[in-house]
Amino acid sequence: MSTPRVRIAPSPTGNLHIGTARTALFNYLFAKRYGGSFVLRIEDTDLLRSDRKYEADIFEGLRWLGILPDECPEQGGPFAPYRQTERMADYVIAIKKLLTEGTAFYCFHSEAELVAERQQLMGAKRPPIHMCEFRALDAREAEILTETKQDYIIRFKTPLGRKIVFHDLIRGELSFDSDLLGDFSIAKRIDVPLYNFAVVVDDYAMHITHVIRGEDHIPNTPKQLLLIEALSFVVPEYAHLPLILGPDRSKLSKRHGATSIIDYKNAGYLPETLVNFIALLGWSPGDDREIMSHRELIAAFSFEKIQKSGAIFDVKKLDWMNGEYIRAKSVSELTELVLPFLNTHLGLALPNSDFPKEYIKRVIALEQPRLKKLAEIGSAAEYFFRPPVYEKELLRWKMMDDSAILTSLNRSAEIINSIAEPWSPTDVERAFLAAIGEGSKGELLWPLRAAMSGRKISPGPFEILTVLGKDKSGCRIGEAIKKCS
RNA sequence: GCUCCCAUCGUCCAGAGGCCUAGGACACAUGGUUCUCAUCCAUGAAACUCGGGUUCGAAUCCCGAUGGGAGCGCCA
Repeated sequence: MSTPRVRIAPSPTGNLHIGTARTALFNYLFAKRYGGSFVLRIEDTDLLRSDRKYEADIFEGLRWLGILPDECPEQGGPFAPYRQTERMADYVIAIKKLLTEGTAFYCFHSEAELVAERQQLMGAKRPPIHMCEFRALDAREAEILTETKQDYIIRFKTPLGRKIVFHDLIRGELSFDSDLLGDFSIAKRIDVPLYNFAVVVDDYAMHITHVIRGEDHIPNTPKQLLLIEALSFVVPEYAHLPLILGPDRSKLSKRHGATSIIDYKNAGYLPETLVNFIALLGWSPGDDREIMSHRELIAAFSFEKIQKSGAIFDVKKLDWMNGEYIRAKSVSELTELVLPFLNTHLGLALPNSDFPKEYIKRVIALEQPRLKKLAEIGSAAEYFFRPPVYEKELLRWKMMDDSAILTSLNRSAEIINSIAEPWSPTDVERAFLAAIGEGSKGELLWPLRAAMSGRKISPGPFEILTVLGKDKSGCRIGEAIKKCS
């Protein structure tokens, strides 16, 4: 195979959401697998809705995921420009060619007429397509009419009785009847191209070899094939990916999480998680591997392994996988990643003189096996940075009465005082275990841990004690004793 | 309504005619470790949509039904 050139062509009318990100990833994996080029092209001919802020979001999302394009508006490339609005000359040439060759024509029906026609056809159980009588109009006459009538559009003169067949890399042979396509629109004006026409021109101009896109584009393909033929362009290979579905099995929409990829970043997901998880949505390496690096994904990628049916985005599994990636990080790495979230939650600028980097790292090491999302660190670790606030009842283990709790806490205070500094977790554990002997661990340990953390759920008391140190631990026991007295 | 696509545990995937008593992962349940939780370990429950063919043999091939999805713009 010659080196492939693939592209994603999002319109900057919305954020980079999961669906687009998955399409981008598969294009990226395929390009990297065969040493090809991954192009980002911006489809911004819809001037009213396109917005540069969305273009920036798309680019930022790709950067964060680590699947940056080789060619794009930001970086340029050998087939610039990469924005449709900057390629107008090409469209004009192509439209003029179709018009003079008689494969395109001017249509003077009003929008209202078209709507009425569609309704009537559907009512009559006929396919709702527009077979336009203006297709027969003499080209010169039509040209003159455009000067007087403002309301016109340029359509493709769809050939009748044609069977359009193409091979899809994922689905095999797909076939369509040209009679069911209608005379579809290709431009509003000679210099205002519409989607199906513009992509064909763009893909040819950029030497795109493989069009890898969502399954929702299958019905567009026969139209594009007809245009490619009329313009004598080269036909690319096609691969239509299954859709990513929401929990209700419908196409992922704003309603269920078609939110920006950046939202996942803000929620504390790791980019490795997203890439790995999205890759496994509709694809597998063919064996039981699940946790896979960028490199492994690239090496294992192939179209034959892509599923044909849609896949539901399961957040529970995403959370599990994120936990796996979090646990695989070194404590230093994780600390850097988690620091912004911690600071946002606490309103502090850590590390500082009270809480140096070393202290924070010890906290993170304790929380690491418990974290599913980085953003959880704030509430999970708050008690390491300020005294906990809790109800007295939290100190009660099973059926202990107040005096028993008091005895237990005083006992802990004594033990804490008796341990020589500097503390190590094993020293602390040994001291407590020796003191407990054959007695109940819970009676001593539960009130202790509650006093330290102020939480029902937390890491073990010995670890917390060691991180907090003798002074802070002593203070917290003192506070707990006050509550019970 | 018309066209097209799809169909294995609740979810994501494995399965390319005999290796299937259908495998893995998430989630779920139970047990072990444990003061609590998480991690970790073990165990369990859980699926080939249905009906016809083809074949000695079908989850796998063919046809049909059913179900789900997508598209049908002067959006992309």
